[in-house]
Amino acid sequence: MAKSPTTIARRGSEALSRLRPFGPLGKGELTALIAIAGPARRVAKGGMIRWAGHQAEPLDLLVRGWAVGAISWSDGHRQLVGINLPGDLVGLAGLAAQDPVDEVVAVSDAVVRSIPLAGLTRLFNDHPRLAAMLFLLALEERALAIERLALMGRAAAKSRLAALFVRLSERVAQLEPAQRHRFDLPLTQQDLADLIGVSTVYVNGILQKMRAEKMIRLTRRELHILDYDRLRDLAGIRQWQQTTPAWLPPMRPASHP
Amino acid sequence: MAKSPTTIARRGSEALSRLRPFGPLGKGELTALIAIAGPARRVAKGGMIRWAGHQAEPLDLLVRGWAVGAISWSDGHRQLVGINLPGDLVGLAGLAAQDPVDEVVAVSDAVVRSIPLAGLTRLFNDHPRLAAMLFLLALEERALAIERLALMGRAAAKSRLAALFVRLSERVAQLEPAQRHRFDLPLTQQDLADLIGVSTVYVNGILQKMRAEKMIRLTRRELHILDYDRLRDLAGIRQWQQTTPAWLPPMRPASHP
DNA sequence: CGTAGCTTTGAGGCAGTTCAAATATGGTGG
DNA sequence: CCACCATATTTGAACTGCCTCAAAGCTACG
Repeated sequence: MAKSPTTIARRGSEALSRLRPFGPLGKGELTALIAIAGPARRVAKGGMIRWAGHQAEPLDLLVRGWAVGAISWSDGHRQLVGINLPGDLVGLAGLAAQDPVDEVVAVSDAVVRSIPLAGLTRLFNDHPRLAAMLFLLALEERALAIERLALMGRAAAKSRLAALFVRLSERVAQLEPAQRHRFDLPLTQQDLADLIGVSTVYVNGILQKMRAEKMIRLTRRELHILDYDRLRDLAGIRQWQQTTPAWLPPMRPASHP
Repeated sequence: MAKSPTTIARRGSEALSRLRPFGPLGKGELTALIAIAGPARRVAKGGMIRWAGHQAEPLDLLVRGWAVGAISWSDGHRQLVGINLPGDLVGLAGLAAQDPVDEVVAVSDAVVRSIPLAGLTRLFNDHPRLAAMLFLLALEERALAIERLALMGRAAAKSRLAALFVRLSERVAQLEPAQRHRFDLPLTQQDLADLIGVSTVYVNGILQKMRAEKMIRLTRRELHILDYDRLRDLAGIRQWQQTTPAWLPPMRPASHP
């Protein structure tokens, strides 16, 4: 399968899906971003992208496929702490803490490109605007984690599942606006259960009810959101509003060849 | 009460308690950090530092006192999503998302200094090393939130409370190493309950058991950790290992007067 | 020294669990 | 294209951690 030019262009845009919403990127910045990432690496479905103890490469950019961040418990349980789609940086936790808190597993066939730390140094030195965007990205991830935390503590399992679907739908729409209400969901009920912190058996019951209430349709790994507003009300969350901050440093002309 | 020179020096160091562990700060950087913060503002115990909708000043540095980040539910419940001690930046969530996810309430008399956004722009432009440290700070907060999330989903309430005490103890030790196992805890049982996502009644029961098992002593807002190792085992977490990353940009000489 | 906010205790109830087993589904080799 | 196997989904039933409601001691502060 030869890659058409449009495919390549789209794939490039996928890799920037998390940064772009914060503001436009200059030509020098785009060049710098492309230069920073290492060669592509394939990871098969079910394969590990990052281990809990070991860290081969310090940071990875997910280029294609879906992955989940997991924290494994000693009693065999695990909690999934996040879902990664193309454009997400994987392994961020390892930058700030000695042993990375979570491991990352591909839930579909995936492609990642590693990002060497020297690249980060250069980026902070030469591209303050990109640096600020990375900072914002980290803050956004923190805010999303905090939202999940609050849901976990205070909301019923059904609401948590609804919130998961809503946020996922928004994230998918960043990549493919047309797929806002209908998209492939490469997650098993076990995965969903581990994401919202309940048992598989219980998740199944919730899904049955949601189907019976005509909120969603979920068959063969395809999620169809039938009543988006009702789902969001059930979740008790608002649309995620990303800012385009006014304080970002201005673009710089390309400094290094 | 006149402030002695040592008091002032110590207070300055408190304000940097979150940044310093990532690496040494140059003179120019210290100057820039001091210059960036606005005048001090007092907030009485119980007072709001940040509101959920409204945002007077975009960012605050907590200089003295404790605060908690809260997400209020429509049914009157609330989930506390974090504890802030001197040196913490308050209102980070508002930078990345339109309406800040959480509100922040002082749980003791507190002092904050606001940080104007223009200061952030200058910081990212002129001090890449500080910028990288801010990025790391955001990542560390994200990792801690993720850890709480995992505990919330998979650990029993007793473990969650133990984990809370352990992480608090580590944070307090950053400010006052001597107080690692014994410190003032200006939180009510209601606060503790909202932090770990259970009812007040249940938290009370857990505390009773912990006292009976001689793990802790908690009277009149003073926490005394009697058996640190057992508490950490119960929590099922390891000591928090902060990195001193190798990739930080080098210090720069002071650029602006 | 009164009063508002905290802490403690008891009893009944429900959301979500575990265990177990039947039924789909999808991928693989022949 | 089919048979087979592993993996995912679905269903039932007994059990428990944590909740709500309610009321009685505390503590601190004006």
